[in-house]
Amino acid sequence: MFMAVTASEPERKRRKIRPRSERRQQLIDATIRCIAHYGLSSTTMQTVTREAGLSLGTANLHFDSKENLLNETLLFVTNEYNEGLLAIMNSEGIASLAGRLSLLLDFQLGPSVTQRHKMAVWFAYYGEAGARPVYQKICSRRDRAAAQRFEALFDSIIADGGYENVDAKQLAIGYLSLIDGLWLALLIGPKDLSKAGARAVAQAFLHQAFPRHMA
Amino acid sequence: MFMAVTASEPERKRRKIRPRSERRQQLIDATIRCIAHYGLSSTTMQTVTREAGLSLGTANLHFDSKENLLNETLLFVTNEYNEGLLAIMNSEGIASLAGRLSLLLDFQLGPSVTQRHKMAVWFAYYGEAGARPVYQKICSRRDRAAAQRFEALFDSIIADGGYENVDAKQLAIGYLSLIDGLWLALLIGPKDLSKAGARAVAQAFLHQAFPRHMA
Amino acid sequence: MFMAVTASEPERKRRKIRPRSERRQQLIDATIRCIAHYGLSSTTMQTVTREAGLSLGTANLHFDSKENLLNETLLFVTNEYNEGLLAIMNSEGIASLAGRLSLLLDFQLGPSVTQRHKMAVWFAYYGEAGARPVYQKICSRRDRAAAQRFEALFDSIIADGGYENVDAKQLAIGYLSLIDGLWLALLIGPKDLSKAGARAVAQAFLHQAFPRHMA
Amino acid sequence: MFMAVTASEPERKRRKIRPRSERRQQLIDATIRCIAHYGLSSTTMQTVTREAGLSLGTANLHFDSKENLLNETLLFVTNEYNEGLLAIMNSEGIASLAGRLSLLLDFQLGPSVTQRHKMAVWFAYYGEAGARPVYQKICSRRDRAAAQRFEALFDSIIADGGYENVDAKQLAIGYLSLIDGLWLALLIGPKDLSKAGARAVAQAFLHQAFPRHMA
DNA sequence: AATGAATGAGGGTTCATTCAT
DNA sequence: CATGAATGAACCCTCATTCAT
Repeated sequence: MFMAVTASEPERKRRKIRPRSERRQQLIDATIRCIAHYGLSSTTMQTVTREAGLSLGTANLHFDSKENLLNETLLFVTNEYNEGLLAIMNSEGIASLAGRLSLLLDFQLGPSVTQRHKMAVWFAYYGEAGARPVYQKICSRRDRAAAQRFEALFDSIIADGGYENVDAKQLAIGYLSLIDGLWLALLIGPKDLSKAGARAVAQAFLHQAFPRHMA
Repeated sequence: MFMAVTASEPERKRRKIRPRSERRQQLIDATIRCIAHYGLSSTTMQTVTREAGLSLGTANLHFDSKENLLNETLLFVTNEYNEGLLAIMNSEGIASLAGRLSLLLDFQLGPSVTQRHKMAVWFAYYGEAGARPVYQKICSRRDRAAAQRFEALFDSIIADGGYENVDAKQLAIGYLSLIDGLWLALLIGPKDLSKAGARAVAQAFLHQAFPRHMA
Repeated sequence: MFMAVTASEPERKRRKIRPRSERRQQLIDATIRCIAHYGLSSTTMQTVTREAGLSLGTANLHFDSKENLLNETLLFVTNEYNEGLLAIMNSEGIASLAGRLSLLLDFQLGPSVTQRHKMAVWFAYYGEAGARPVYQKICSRRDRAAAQRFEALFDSIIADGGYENVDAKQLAIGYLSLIDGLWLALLIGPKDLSKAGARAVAQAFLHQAFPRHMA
Repeated sequence: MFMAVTASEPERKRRKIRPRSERRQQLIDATIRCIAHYGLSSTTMQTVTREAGLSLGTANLHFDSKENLLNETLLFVTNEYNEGLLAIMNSEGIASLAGRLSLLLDFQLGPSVTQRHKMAVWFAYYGEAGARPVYQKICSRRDRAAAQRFEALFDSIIADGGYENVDAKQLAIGYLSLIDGLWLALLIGPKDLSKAGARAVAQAFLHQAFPRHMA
């Protein structure tokens, strides 16, 4: 006779069969934690699968190779970030231009994005990007997308605020670079810069550019 | 025309003996090139020594371990950068405040520092810094030193220019983060940002802060 | 007559999966053969795994390190010997005191224990024991255990035979040292001493001490 | 002007030139200390030459290879022991048979021979002898020589004392094996057996055989 | 679908030996 | 004679991958 229950079992080390997408996410999450904890170079299939509570073979079953798993992990992190940005960018009906600017800053330097976890993963991939075209492509695509969106937003703000002598494109590059640099500062020297401090710096940057849209 | 024959000898591996410091530098240089080319995780003792034109054992003879070689390489790059900054910072007798500000920007975004080589190495180590305390310590020490020097310089400029409502410390953090972010942009998306473009962004940042000291 | 052809297949490395304990024993046995054949210092993981018909990684999979494999091998040999002694010591119901004495001698200088194999392993570890505390500890523990057991046995024999002026402890040390020395002689100069000769020497020693219990 | 003094110089790291034989002995002594301290398998040319206070190349200059150095070291230790035995054996004019017997025992279990140093070296070589014919040959030659001398001595004692039913050859083998075993006990389990205890055991052995020649 | 024992290429490191100095 | 920097084969070990279960 078979049992119906699954969870309350006395932990019988049984081979649970779960949908493909769930397993994939489970492994990607574990990969992120491993990269943050051990670094990219010390993240092994062993480490990842143990962290995920799965067996070694399962990772290869779902991702074919370590390379693929790492690529997918980067893509996931990238998409998550992009979608976060996009959601705010597209909230025209809900928030004003100034409101959206503020929300974006809150998002980019907020608790979710600035978890050590997340930032560590970014820079782990950046560090290898110089040598791995795949990473470079994914990262630069993300950067370009963000730059274009911010440029468009800044254009709207410039038009809205009647700012003069402001180059939206240059500003977008500057702002996004600043954000990257602040992430790095938060990651490398957390004692020298608080999250609030980082936020203040970015806010000051935007205030300089758009005094009537950013406090 | 053919050469004299001595060279066509059976190519017998000449064993040159060179001073310790020279060999060390040779290996550090090779390490930098390898990290830039293959990435930190694919930089092996094999790769490095071949790049340096030396044998495998030689690297361990002079650095004892790969770990040590990598640490020393990071230290070298760090020191080189710091000394470059310091040289300009200390040129009070030669250059005005505005002149020094300009020189620093030229240095930080100039051809020497922004070689792909160099930037790739920075970010390679940053990427592993989250997992390796040694890297983190070296990097954060460098960052802190730079921040303090810039803060002091900005203080002088503020006093000199009578700027008001400017926080030198915050500005230093912002400026250095911006530089880091621009390096990253140059490294990851070189097609989206020229060196001149990066320079313009940083210049605009400083101009906003100190209009009378930066064009 | 030729065989059926299945065997002449392109010899594709079959990967058999066996229980952990079996693999461990397989590797320990191979280690013993290697030490006997090549010496401890020339026994490499390569050698051992090839001898065992396994791949290199397998040894580390089951023993983590060479050091551990060597320790476990010593422990195995030690335990095997101890258990052999103990089995005879504890056969009170079956054999008389004199009978047990004889059986012990037969065991210690019998064909199983005096295989070149086994003796070579003993002395290989003894040779390194001076420099490796782990070996020394295991060996001295075994020696002490044996000495205590023999002392107790000799006490019984002394009581049984009414022997006077005999120090059981001293005799135990002497007897066991003699056995060690005979093993060494068998190992180093097998041409100068036959197994029967060694047996005669030990028998003479016991006869001197306990004439009424040993022929 | 050259100086005449050599020793009182301020340690000027100079290349002292010494006679060949002296250098050889210096290296052999260092080898013995290293084997005793680090074990045979961890004794490297590096270790030995540093211990000897010489440079790496010098060892190869005088011994051509490590193998040769080790062989010569074994030969030296062997000869030293043999000469010690021989000196006593040949002292017929000076000491009586009983006296010589006592002197031999004193020598074999005396402070010089039973230095941990010395014993460790013996067993280090014994341990590898099973796999290295050269060691085996040297060791077994020494053993055979000792056995023959003791047999001859015992013959004289038997004749002198009128002992009956004593097999000189068997006794020699037994005695020498006992000595080997006692060395091993002293080396491996020094806490379980004092030098005095070992001496007592050997003395008891000889007393049993030759009561009128050994107390 | 899931497991993990088994594999072996490739990593870092050691060390006997060579040879320019 | 003497030195020690340089070499590279061979060591131990890790780890992505495979595949019998």
